[in-house]
Amino acid sequence: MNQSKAPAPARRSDATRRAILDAARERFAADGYERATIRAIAQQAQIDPSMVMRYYGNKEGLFAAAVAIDLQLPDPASLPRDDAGHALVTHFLHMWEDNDVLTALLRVGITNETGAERMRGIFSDQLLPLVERVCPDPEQAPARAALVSSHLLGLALTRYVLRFPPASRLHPDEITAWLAPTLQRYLTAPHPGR
Amino acid sequence: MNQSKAPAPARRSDATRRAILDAARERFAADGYERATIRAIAQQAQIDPSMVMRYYGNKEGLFAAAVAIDLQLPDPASLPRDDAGHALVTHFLHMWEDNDVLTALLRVGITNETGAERMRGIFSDQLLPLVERVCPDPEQAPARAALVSSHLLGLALTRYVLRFPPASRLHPDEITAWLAPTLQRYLTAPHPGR
DNA sequence: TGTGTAGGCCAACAAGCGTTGACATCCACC
DNA sequence: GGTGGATGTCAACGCTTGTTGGCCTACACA
Repeated sequence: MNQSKAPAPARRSDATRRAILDAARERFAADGYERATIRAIAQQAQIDPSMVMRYYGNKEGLFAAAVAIDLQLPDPASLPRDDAGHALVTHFLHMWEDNDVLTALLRVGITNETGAERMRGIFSDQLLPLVERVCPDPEQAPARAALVSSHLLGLALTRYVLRFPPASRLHPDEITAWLAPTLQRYLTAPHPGR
Repeated sequence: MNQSKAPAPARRSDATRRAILDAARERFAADGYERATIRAIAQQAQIDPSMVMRYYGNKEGLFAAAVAIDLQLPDPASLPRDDAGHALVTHFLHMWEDNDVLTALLRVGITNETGAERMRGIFSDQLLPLVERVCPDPEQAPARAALVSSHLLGLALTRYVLRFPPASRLHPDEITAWLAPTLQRYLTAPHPGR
């Protein structure tokens, strides 16, 4: 964001800051907000707990800094309307397999109101606009987006958090084959009525 | 379970025990495992924290006693195969609106490994058998049940825990109209292939 | 009526938590 | 070469947590 405007201060402590954020993401993802302790994060980053406080103020500040999520959703304009469901599923699967920030936010969003608020923000700032562009009647967009997010978050929940064995074992291709038509229907099919 | 066999000891403390369990369910549902403190539960039940320990040993024992879930799924035999999707959605919606034990378990299942194990047990002991009866090829039952549970738990997550406004606002009838065909497809439609 | 036991409360413990402030150490700049 | 701010360490704080043991009370049974 400030890479072109500000010439990057390049502090000497950047490595430490990054180590803290990396450790924080990992602990938050594995343990959730409450059980992820500052002490454990500091130990994993091989620094003193007080450094965390110096650089991020408090635990909430650390969480805010560690969990910044950009879903990198595709541009709705370049998205073929009939292919939106398929594109969404594969995109989410890739994002989720790659990094554990999403799992961290999911875990924290459930125990911590700040985390829940963050997830609501991501929903309305990133997913909703895309759905508004794709779906037929913009007025129905919120409901349709809610259905889509329900299914995708539920998949992440059973697969990466609760680890239902059948959900964890499913091959990404098979998930895509099942979910793509569903999401496509939620996005573009006519309202089924009452 | 022991109402007909054992003649019910009828201890004088039964009222207290029940007050503790009621309070525990409520606190676990609202706060999750870590933030639901024994002290808060005891205060809500208007007894001393030490009573909780006496009757349930420790916090894990209390949780185990408080969160016993019977989904009360319909008998697969009496379930018209073409109506299974619709029946499942309405059943889950009713269960979830009625009592907060399900929300409690969902919250706890995410932060606590004991809770997650409990949810896996419910999945395989209660949902899976039903799906095995309904779906065409029993070998596909685990995957199909995983898809169903993903969607239903995702709905509960966005509606009751994260409280995405559009998900919370959706009328049960509308949810049913959207989800019933999806679940029906997951249960009985031919495998979409890779 | 006396007594044993279950029910209940109170105070305290050890441990872990987030957080703080004082003190060393290092590097950049005048 | 000396100085000042950034970087890092250490010890401790106040608080909350789960958990424990001692003590009082009241009821059931003899």
